Amino acid sequence: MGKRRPGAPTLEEVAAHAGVGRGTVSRVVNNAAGVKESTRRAVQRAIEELGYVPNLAARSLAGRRADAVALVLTEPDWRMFAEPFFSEIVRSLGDALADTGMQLLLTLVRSEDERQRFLEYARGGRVDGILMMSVHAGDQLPDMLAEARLPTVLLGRRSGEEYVSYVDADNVGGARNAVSYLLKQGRRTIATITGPLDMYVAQCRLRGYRDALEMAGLEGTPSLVAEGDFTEESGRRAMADLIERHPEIDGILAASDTSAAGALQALRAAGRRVPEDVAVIGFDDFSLAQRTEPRLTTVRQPVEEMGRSMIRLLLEEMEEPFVAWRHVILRTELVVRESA
Amino acid sequence: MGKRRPGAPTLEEVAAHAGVGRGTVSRVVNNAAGVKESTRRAVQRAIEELGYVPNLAARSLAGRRADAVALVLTEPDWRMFAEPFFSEIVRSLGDALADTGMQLLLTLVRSEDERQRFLEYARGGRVDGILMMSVHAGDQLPDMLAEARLPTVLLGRRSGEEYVSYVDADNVGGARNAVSYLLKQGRRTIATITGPLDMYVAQCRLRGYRDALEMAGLEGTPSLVAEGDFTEESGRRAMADLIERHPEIDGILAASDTSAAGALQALRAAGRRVPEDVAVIGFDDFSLAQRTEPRLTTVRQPVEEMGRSMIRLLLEEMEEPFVAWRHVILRTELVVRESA
DNA sequence: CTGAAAGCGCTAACAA
DNA sequence: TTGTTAGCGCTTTCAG
Repeated sequence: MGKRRPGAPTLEEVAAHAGVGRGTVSRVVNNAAGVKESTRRAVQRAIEELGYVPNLAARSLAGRRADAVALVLTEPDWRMFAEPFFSEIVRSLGDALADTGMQLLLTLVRSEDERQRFLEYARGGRVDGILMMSVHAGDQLPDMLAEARLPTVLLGRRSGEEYVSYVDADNVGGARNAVSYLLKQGRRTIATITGPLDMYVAQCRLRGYRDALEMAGLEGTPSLVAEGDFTEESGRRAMADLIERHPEIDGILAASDTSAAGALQALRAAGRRVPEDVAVIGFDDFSLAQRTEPRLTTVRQPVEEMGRSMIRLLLEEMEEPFVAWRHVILRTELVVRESA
Repeated sequence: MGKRRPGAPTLEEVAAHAGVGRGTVSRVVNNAAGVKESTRRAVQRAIEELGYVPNLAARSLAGRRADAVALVLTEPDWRMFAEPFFSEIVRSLGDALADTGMQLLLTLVRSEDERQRFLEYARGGRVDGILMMSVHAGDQLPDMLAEARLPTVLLGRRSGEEYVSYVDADNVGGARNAVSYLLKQGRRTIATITGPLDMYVAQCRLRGYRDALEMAGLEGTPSLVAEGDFTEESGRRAMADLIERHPEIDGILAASDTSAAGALQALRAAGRRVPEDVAVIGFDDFSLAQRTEPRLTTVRQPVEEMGRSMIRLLLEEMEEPFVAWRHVILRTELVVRESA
C-alpha cells in the first residue's frame, strides 16, 4: 500500500515557515479567536505557499470529531433508491448539514458482511453520527448502534415502541385526513394500496385509512386492501387486482405517489375516468409533480423539515450524548390538486 | 462537541489484560502472521472481554490507508440518481470492493462549497481513492484530484483526450452496431435521441449513429437528431418532436433505456406500431427489463465488468501511485429482444 | 497573544 | 515468537 501523499507539509513545517509556534498555526487553521491579525495573515501566507492541508486522521485522533455523518441505506432501501422521496430526503439532509461543515457519507449495507464492516467503521470513530431512513421493523442495526453509544437518528420508526431517536411524519393522521376527504366527496367504496407491511410507516397509513372509515361508521373490507411496496409497478398490479375484485371502487388511497401513479395507469387501462369515476390520493408528491400526474391530490410530507429535524436531533445527541432519546413527529398536509 | 465513546478500551489496555505486549495485540487484530496460536487466542479473549474496537483515526495516522474509497456524485449526476444504470453500477462497485475490506462512501457534491469540502476530506486522507461516474465535460474535479495526487478513476471520460484513469464502454461502436442493425432490417429513416451533449458519452453515441449512416452511404439529417438527457420524460418529448418533423421515421436509437421507454410511449400515443412501423433500440437495459418494455432491443454495457475494472484500476494506482494513467474500454453487446 | 509540551491510539521497526 | 519504542500530525492545556 503506497504511503499517502508522502511529502505533504505538516503543521510543524508551516509553523517553521511562518516563524511561529505550532499552536498558533492550529488556531489559525481552526479559525479560533485570539490571534493577532498580522500573525494570522503571516500564517495564512505560509499555508498558501506550502499548500498545507490538515491531516484529518491526526485531527480526529487528537480528540475531536470526525466531521462526518453517515446515512445508512440497508438492503430494503435499495429499491427505494430510485424513488423521488429518497433523493429529496438526501438533498434536504445535505442542505441541513451544509452549515455544520460535516461531510454526508452515504453507505450501502446490503449483506451481513457489509453491516459488520460499517459497524466497525462507525465504532472506529470515522463518523460522528448515523442517520437511517426507511427502517424495516426487524432491523437490528439501530440497536447495535445504540449499544455502541453512537448518536443515531432514524427517519421513521420500526414500531410504535421505537426508542432510538427518530423523526417521523404523522402518517396515521395524514391517511385519515385523506380518506375523510374522499368520504366527504361522496365516495363510498374506498380501497387502499399499502406499502410493504413490514414497515411501520405502511402500517400507520393503513391504520389511518381504517380509522377514517370507522369514524364514518363504515365497515372495513379486507379485500379493499392491497399490499404494494411503494413502487409504480406494485401500484399497477394492486390496482388491477382491486378493480377485478371490486368494480364498484370509487376511491383510492395509495401509500406513495409512485404507486398512485401506477394505480392511475391501471385505472385508465381499465377504462375508468379519473377522478370522475375514481378518485386517487397518494402519499408524497415528488415524482408526480415532475412527471405525468401533476394534478394528483397528495398527502405531503414536509421533506425539508424532516431533513432539518434529523440533523438537529443528531447534533443534540452529539452535544449531550446518552441522556435521552428524542422524537419528532411532523404534520402532513393534504394538497388538493384536482382540476375543476 | 462531546468526546467520542469516552471509556473505549485501547490496544494498550487489551495488551495489559491479556498479559502481552502492545505489538502482539496489534498483530492479532490485523491478522498478521507470526503469533503463537495460544497467544492469539488469549488476546482474542481479552478483546472480547473488553469489547475492544480499533480506533480508525489512530490506525490511519500511524501511516496506513484509510480503508475507504469515495464515489463522488456531482450535481449533474443527481437526476441520474433515479436511473437504474446508476444503482446497478453502485451495486457492482460494492461487490467488487467487498473483498478488499474497504468502505464505499457515496458523497454528493452539488455546490462549489461542497466540492471544496469534499476536496479537503479527500486530501485530508479520509479516503484512499476516488471514483467518479458520468463526468461532465467541463468538470474540473478530476484535475484537482489528480493534482492532489489522489488515486482517481472515472467511469466515462470528459473528452477524447482524457488523461485521468478511466473505464468506459465502446459507445461509438455500440451505437454504430445498433444503427447498422436497424439498416439491415430495412429501416431507412433513422432518428436518434441523444443524451446531454455536454457529456462525452452522449457525443460518442451520436457519433456512432452518424458513422453507421455514413458507412451505409446515407446522409445524416440534422433534424433527425433530438437532444435528450437520458430520462424518460426527455425521451417522450424528443420523440414527439421527431414524429412531428419526420412522420416517416421508422427507426430510433435512444441514448438510454429510460429515454427509449419514453420514446415508445410517445410513439404509441401517436398511433405508431412498435416495432412494425418503428423500431427502437436503447442503450443499457435495466429499467426496461424490469418494467414495461421487456422486449426492447438494447445495447448492453457490461456493468459488472465496469465496476470490477474501476476497482482494479484504483487498486493499481494505490499500489504504485503516479506512474501512469490507466484506461479500459469495454465492449458493448447488442441484445436483440424483439418478439417474432 | 503566543510557544512549548503532553498526549490522542496505533503501526512498524528493532531488539531480545 | 514477542516486548519495546519511536513516531504519525494534530489539538489543547499551561505557562509565559
